[in-house]
Amino acid sequence: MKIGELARESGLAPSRIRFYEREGLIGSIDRGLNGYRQYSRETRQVLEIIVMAQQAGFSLEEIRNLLPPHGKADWSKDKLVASLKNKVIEVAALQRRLSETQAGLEAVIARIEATPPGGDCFENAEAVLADLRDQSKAG
Amino acid sequence: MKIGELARESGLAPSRIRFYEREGLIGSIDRGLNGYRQYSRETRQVLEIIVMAQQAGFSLEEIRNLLPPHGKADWSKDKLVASLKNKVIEVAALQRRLSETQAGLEAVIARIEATPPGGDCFENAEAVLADLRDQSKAG
DNA sequence: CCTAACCTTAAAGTAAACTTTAAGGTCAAG
DNA sequence: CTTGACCTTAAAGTTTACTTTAAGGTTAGG
Repeated sequence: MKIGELARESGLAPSRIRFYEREGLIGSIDRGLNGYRQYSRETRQVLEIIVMAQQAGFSLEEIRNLLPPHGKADWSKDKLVASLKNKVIEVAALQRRLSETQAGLEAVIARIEATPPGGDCFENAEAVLADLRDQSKAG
Repeated sequence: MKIGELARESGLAPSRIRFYEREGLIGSIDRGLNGYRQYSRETRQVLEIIVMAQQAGFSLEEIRNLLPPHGKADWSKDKLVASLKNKVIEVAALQRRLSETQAGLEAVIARIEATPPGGDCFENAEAVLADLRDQSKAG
């Protein structure tokens, strides 16, 4: 499989695949007599894992450390799982913060909708937000 | 509150806060007679939302479009509530995105942990990735 | 008054992750 | 045997998201 075909199948530009090779994310693979890269099916899966990891917030450097040493079938399973679990913990922490933000916003909306007309609603909102911040520190 | 204090409280560098102002993510705020920026408590909230959204994978451009228009002078109560409600919707979008990320990560972890020591990691990875692709298309 | 720690600006620099360009070699079809 | 779609490389360019630098003004403490 030449680079163009791999590019079409994976949805990545050939330049990007060559870039990943230069960066050591995928190994330097076999070349034909003409010097063309010849890819195996495995490479496509590696590319998909790279993209997935990127979408999960991993940098290329992190991904490089997480992928198996090139040519070896044995992938450091423990290392990979540990990294992924770490990421899950980070994402969960983010989720909690977002839930707090959302609860806060909904409380603010309720308070503002309950205020009588005529007041300075912006200062009101500021005060409500300040209260919420203090509350969340206390809670 | 001067920029240094806001920087310490938010954990962002002053240069980064000025950068966000230049980029229109936070409004140009009041200045003292000396020309120093004077921030209100609300700005810190906005900065936290920016950072959270970034961590969820939004670009600054996307974040700029999801934040309410700044310039508090013409914020009526209705507009304020509408903005806040809009923000709740966007936070929910962040939540969904995080949930997808987390589900993806957990699926991958489960699959990897279920692989027998000598098994072919790539065949398993392919199935997991196929599942994830279908999920993201459906979602 | 002096010093250090703030603040201001515009402009230049940086790092990550690619893409584009330039200059060329290879290959299948007509 | 030429045309066009591939492939190769090195190097330069791009975008995003900042930080650093340069050159200066302000403010609090000894």
